[in-house]
Amino acid sequence: MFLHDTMSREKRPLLPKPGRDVYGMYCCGPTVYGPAHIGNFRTFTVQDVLRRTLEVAGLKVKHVRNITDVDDKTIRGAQAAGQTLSDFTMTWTDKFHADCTALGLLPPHVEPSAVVHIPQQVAMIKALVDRGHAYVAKDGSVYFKVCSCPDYGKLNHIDFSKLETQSENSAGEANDADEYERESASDFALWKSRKPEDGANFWPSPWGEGRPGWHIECSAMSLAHLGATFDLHGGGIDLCFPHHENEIAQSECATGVKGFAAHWFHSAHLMVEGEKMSKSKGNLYTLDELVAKGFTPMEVRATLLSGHYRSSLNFTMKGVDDSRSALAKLERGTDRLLAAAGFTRAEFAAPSAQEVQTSWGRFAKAWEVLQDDLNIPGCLGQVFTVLAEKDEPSTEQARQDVSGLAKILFALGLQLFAAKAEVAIPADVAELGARRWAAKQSKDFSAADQLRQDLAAIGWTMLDRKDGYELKKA
RNA sequence: GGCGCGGUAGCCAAGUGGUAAGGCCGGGCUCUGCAAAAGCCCCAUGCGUCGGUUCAAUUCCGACCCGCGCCUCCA
Repeated sequence: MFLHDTMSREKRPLLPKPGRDVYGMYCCGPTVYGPAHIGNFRTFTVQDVLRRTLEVAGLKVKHVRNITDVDDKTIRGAQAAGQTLSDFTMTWTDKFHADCTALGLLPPHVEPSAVVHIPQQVAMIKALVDRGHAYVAKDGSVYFKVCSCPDYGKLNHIDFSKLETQSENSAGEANDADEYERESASDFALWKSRKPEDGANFWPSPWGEGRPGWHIECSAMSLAHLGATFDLHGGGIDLCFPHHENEIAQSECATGVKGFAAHWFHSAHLMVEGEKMSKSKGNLYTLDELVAKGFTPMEVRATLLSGHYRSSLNFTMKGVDDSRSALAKLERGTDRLLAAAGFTRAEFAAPSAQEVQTSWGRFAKAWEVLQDDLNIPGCLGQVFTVLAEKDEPSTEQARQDVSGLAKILFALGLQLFAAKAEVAIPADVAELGARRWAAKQSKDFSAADQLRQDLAAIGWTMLDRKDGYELKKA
């Protein structure tokens, strides 16, 4: 498996660190102050495919994705809802998990909570202060001293030694009033001293009561669960700076060990109907909103995977429609292949089949493409190409193909043949359908046509089969 | 200003120094009382523009035009 690495800007192989048999990946998780939107889920879905692909490739993976449950937004949200911070974040954590399940995301092996890891964060900040990489401001806040870290900026290829202050950039008017005690504009908060507006949300520390800064949370949790160095760190591209840059600086300076994450994996953002997602535009779709529009979570997943992870993806309702059609085609092609192999859908879905079978059949190319920088669109193109091949495969060939296809669909997390929600058929519709079928059987076609029109008038269509019919909502 | 990404058919989207995967839509055919469904076939002499390198460029190099992202605790 090869994957583009943000720091080296090269495609590099993914292998566990020498001497280890587990591939450790840390992904920045959600801030649980409301429902996650599809942009968040693009990132998590792409990470899920990476993890699945590595597992199908035979690697043992340890996937860590945190829950950010203490920061400005969660505290404000809890206060607005009149709830304790933990009750509030629990509600949204549960909702996040429900959405993840619906989208077919495998649960991470470890899902650490930032609040639970505050002692580890305090310990890390203390190490930074002791080593001269951080300083305590008058109010008890602690800041990371960027100039003490000579290679700060290496992830983003920015040379900070030449910059006088960060605030000289065009966006640099963001000097928060509560950060005026920083020695340099580039320095960032590790510990924020207790403020009245924090309410009951403060913790003890050697510098007084307060709460951790956002960046230190991920450094402490990755250290706790993956060690001072690990294999891969992922997140949305917006986190590349400053969040990930800060994580590197904090972790490497606190532990004294260079090489925090061996590989950096960033996914591009989502646009919605051609526009950047934003609250003011009202296009921050949640999964629930898309389901309410009649789309299934699997259709949403397929849409989120319809572009390469390093390109921004324009999410449109037409796109989800297209994905629905494509998934249906994928199901039909899979059905044909199963028939050629003499398998049932149930056998295809069984996980044991994936473990036992090792062949890729005609899908070897699709698998190869997927392993080249997680090229999901290219992989799916290959899958469709094979499914469209004209020559009927032999039973043996088809069985090998099924094995390969099952593994690829598992890697992509595309679950086919999900039970369709049964649409209740109203009694009057059922009666019209029965009458039309009877009329057709007795070859009274004019009556049958009239009844078809009657059904259409109330929003239903009737699909004739050989031995019966099907009523569908238009 | 700094760092970075991208412009491929009506829409979406892979890809390659040797002549353009795939999906959607559309058109045709088969099947069909009708209508669908399904299957098959067709659908970019062309890959933002202009130069350059090359036997050969959409693919490499340069310039330009256009769109986008980060530089603000946004995945």
